[in-house]
Amino acid sequence: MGTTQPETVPEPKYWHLKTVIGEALDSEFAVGEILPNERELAARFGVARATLRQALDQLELEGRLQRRRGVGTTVAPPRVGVDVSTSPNDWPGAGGDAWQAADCTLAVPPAAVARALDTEGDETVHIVRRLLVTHGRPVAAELLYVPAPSVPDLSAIDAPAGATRARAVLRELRRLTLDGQDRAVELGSARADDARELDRLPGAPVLVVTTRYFSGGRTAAASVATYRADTCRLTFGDAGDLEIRQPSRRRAC
Amino acid sequence: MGTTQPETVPEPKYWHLKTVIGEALDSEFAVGEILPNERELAARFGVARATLRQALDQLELEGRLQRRRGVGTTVAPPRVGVDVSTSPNDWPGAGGDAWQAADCTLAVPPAAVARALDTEGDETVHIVRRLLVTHGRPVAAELLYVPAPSVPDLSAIDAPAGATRARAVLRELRRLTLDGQDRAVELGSARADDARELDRLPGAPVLVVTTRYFSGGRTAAASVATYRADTCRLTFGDAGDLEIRQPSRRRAC
DNA sequence: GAGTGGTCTAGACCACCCT
DNA sequence: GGGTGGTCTAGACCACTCC
Repeated sequence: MGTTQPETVPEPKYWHLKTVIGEALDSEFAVGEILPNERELAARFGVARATLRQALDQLELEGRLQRRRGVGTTVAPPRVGVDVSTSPNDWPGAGGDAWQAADCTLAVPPAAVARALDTEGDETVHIVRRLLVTHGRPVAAELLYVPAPSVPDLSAIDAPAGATRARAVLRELRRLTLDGQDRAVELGSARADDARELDRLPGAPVLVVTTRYFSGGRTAAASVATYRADTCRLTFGDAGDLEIRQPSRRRAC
Repeated sequence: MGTTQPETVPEPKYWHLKTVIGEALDSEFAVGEILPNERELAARFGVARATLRQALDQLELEGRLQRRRGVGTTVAPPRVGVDVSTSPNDWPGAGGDAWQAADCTLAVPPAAVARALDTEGDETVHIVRRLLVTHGRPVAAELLYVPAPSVPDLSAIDAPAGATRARAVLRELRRLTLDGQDRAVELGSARADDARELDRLPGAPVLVVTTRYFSGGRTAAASVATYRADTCRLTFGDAGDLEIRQPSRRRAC
């Protein structure tokens, strides 16, 4: 007798599981609904818990699940679009951006940042920490590196550190004319401090957006912003409603 | 006696391992160099192979390692910058873009794409498949969806399918005036077909760039491009040399 | 055939959240 | 205290590459 499937390469179990569960999410679950726990799901599908977790890991990476230790696994809402397109002549903190300045310190930046800033390796810069919160959830943490020469009149300013000083640095920065900017997006994993602020575990996947700000032929500032890759989608130019994903799902009740 | 560390939360082993190996990569290995195999590394660090793999998984996610089944684990070169910033009035395939048109079919698009195109659910569209190769390596695969009304004069064209027809669709598309475009970037995992073209395993992390092209008040086309997240970095506006990463490493000999 | 990374198992213990 | 997800182990077998 002939074989119906000539040369089958067996599909990994976790991959098949991911497909099955993914389809179930679309048809049988509403956003926010809680799934059976991992031990039960594993038993139900007849696999080891580690294998089931491999499937859930993927679904979480795709932003379709949300897992919280001690609580459970829930169906994630669609990713929220975060507009990262700036008019090429906007400094950070200009106009109505939703970032919250959190802190400001003076320190030597990592070597890679120093290189981007064209500063010497041991030169201290202002480091402004900001947080982006939308819909009540933290979605991004940013470090903005500002060499002292970019904000020459800062010395007389009020606060020595903290949010007040952070806002002062941003305000001083806006006095420069911005000639242009540069941007790159890549995948990374959350460092411990970012993870804490983003309410995730260290190592969680993040989208890292690095930006250089040019003024007067120099790199006047640079920023490294880490966005939660599970819950958000970076949009450029008003693509906030763009949503290419699985079939539309039922809303939470 | 007092405890020197008041309330220590033990750092996971794999996290510590990742740090240790990451530092070793910077100081003791050159790009392209092959690491000891996983069983030996696990033994050397006194952990189970699964734990070691968790650390390597992270380093691979960050683009610092490259693993190939049957071959071994090598130190990855720095991510290659791929410029995805388009002049707002450029159609895909215009001017000197490096994409290779591979194929063209006529099919009903996924529901989410149909929604983005404002077409009815059962309407067939041209689907152009393209591949982006830089430095001899495939870095991205794209599906471009073009509703038939966007390329009205296509019917008389030569080839019924294949690369020739793909180029014909792109050529016809360029006859429209492009009013603007939209863009979003998010994290995804490679589908089986994309994975094959990108020389990765299914489920590998990818950066998904979705673009809508507007013309004459309509969405004239939409594309979904998947970029290898391990090997590339999306750049906007000439940030090709921007590289915020770990300390610079030695080059391959 | 030997060696590599990829998948899978069946357990164990831990950190965290809720009640 | 009971339940959840997160970490870890010590194995096993498989798919792939290269010699």
